[in-house]
Amino acid sequence: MDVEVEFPVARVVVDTPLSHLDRLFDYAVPADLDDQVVPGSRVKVRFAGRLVAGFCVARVAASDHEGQLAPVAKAVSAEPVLSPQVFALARAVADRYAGTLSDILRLAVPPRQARVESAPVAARARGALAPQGEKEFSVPEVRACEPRRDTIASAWTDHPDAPGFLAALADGRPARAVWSALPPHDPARAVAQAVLAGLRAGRGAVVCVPDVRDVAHWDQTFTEVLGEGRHVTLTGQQKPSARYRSFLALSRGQVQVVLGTRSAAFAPVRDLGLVAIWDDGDDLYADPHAPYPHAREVLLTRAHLEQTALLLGGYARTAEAQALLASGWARPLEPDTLTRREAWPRVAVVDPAADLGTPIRLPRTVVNAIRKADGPVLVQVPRRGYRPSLSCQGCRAKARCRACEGPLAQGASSGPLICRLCGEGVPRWVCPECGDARLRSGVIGHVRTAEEFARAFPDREVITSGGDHVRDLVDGDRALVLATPGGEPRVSGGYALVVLLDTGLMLARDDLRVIEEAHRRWFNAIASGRSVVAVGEAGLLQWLVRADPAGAARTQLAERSETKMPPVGRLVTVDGAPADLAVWATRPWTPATEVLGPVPLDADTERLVLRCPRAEGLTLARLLKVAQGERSAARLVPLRVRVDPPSF
DNA sequence: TCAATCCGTATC
DNA sequence: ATACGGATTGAC
Repeated sequence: MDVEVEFPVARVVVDTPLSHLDRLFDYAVPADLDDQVVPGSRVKVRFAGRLVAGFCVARVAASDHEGQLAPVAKAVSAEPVLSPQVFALARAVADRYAGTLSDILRLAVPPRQARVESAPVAARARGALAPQGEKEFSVPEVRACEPRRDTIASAWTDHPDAPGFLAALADGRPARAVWSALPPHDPARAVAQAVLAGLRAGRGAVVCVPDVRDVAHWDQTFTEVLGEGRHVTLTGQQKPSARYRSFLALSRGQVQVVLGTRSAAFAPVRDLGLVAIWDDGDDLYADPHAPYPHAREVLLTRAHLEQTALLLGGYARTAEAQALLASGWARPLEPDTLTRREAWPRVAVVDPAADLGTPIRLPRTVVNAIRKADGPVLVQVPRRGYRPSLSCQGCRAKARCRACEGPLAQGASSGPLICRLCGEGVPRWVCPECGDARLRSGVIGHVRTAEEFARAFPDREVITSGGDHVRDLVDGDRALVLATPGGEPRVSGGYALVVLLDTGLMLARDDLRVIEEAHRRWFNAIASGRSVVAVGEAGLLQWLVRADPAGAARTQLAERSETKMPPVGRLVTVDGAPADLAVWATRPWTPATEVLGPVPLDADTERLVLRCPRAEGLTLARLLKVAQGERSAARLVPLRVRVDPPSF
């Protein structure tokens, strides 16, 4: 007979992609696995006849299940990798996005590395940097952290409400702020100081930045402000062992601060006191895998569930951030008007039509400004490549690939034509409409622009950064950098001049967020400059000229309010076969849900759009989940559902 | 009347 | 996916 165990039932999340099986299942814990199958541990269970992975989320005395319980087949490890907080967060995020818990847990809990789990404590805390068997590093006691007075609050001097916010963090109060960062202060330092304020009260922090370049830079600043070994980094590009090492250091409470990309939003920080996100408009925050959760939404959910403070900051402001202020859920952390206008560089607007130069894309004002610039110059070019868009010289029809109808582009000077969709090379192009073989450029990319600038400024060192070749850092006063948005290299001391080229082109796409995104790219670029010339229409650049990212966000939110678009309304896109969408188009959703479409996407896919008031968003997500569940139960593939897609 | 097979459904 | 239960079918 079995030895009696106190809580003989394990509640298990089973790793299955099937929507209708997204709930807990009870298993009997055999006596010999009693001390291994702890809440949060990984298990293997027999599920529908096969051995599948799962997490034990609780041990209970009895099960509601009528029938016989199957035993837990295997305890993978006794390491409690799924904390109750992260479990609750994953559940809430899955529910918001009409996705499954399993899909979220794949993001939240990195794959196990048995060797890392059993590694000695000292090596573990220092990460892969510590060579085995060499110098031993001690793990600093976070609670005994000494304040570093030299750095306290210095990065926050421009923000009158910052002392109150930092005081709240030090008291462990859940203050929530939307922060308008000002150049030239390093935002990493400001965030690190906020983290330090909470850390001294024993509270941990999650800090998300858009990409690994940012992580690398912020990492240094965090080490300066917090001290050695007080934080770990977590990114999707780390080796599995490095990632798991950081994860375990947090989960075991050896380190309480994590700095990372979107994958850090779920990190198991102990006694979480602050979640922070920088530049939340960056599309890298949207996870590309179903159910496509956005790191900002994950962190907002987390701040709510765990009652933590929130710091949402950037040079620009998203409509989502503005909505948090409008509802009163968060408070602004903003400089006064005078400070703001003095801190941002002055922006001179050049109308390209009224100020023609040679070549045509180089207005005289820009030429003169670059000649006068005393130091490195950054030129932001909206499109990457050489000639990213081509059309027929004879009839102006867009040049398209013969195989797939994709747009043709030229990758380099006198290089071949390449289809941007299928990558197929086109040796000799002839217009199918009029037979003309001559091509004209619709749009000029950053590489071609660099050629033009190199001719115009022979005394400058012309550097390109963008696409696959992003330069992290440049130096030298003669540097003239042609960069695409987001690919701007850092330069010590900042740029003497920032030129925003073809600003109208940034608004040429047809998308919900074009204006917001354009402002984000512009404000991010000019934040590193001492003076700015923007080529474009004055009316569209007014918020830039006024140095008022908040004003731009208010306008955007007002517009979303009128059109009932996110974040004011909730928008869902459903992609799938026409027959499947026809069924969903007539399903009863929430009372106020509008059904739009379906519209064709490509040969055999259509898109259905559902829109409802924000208040009904969770209910709509639940109904979508039920609909997906019916499909998975009928052994049909799920339809692609995106709740509040970042671009629409 | 009973076993072999089919189909639908739950998966602890 | 697979395993199980209930229904259906076919042979004696």
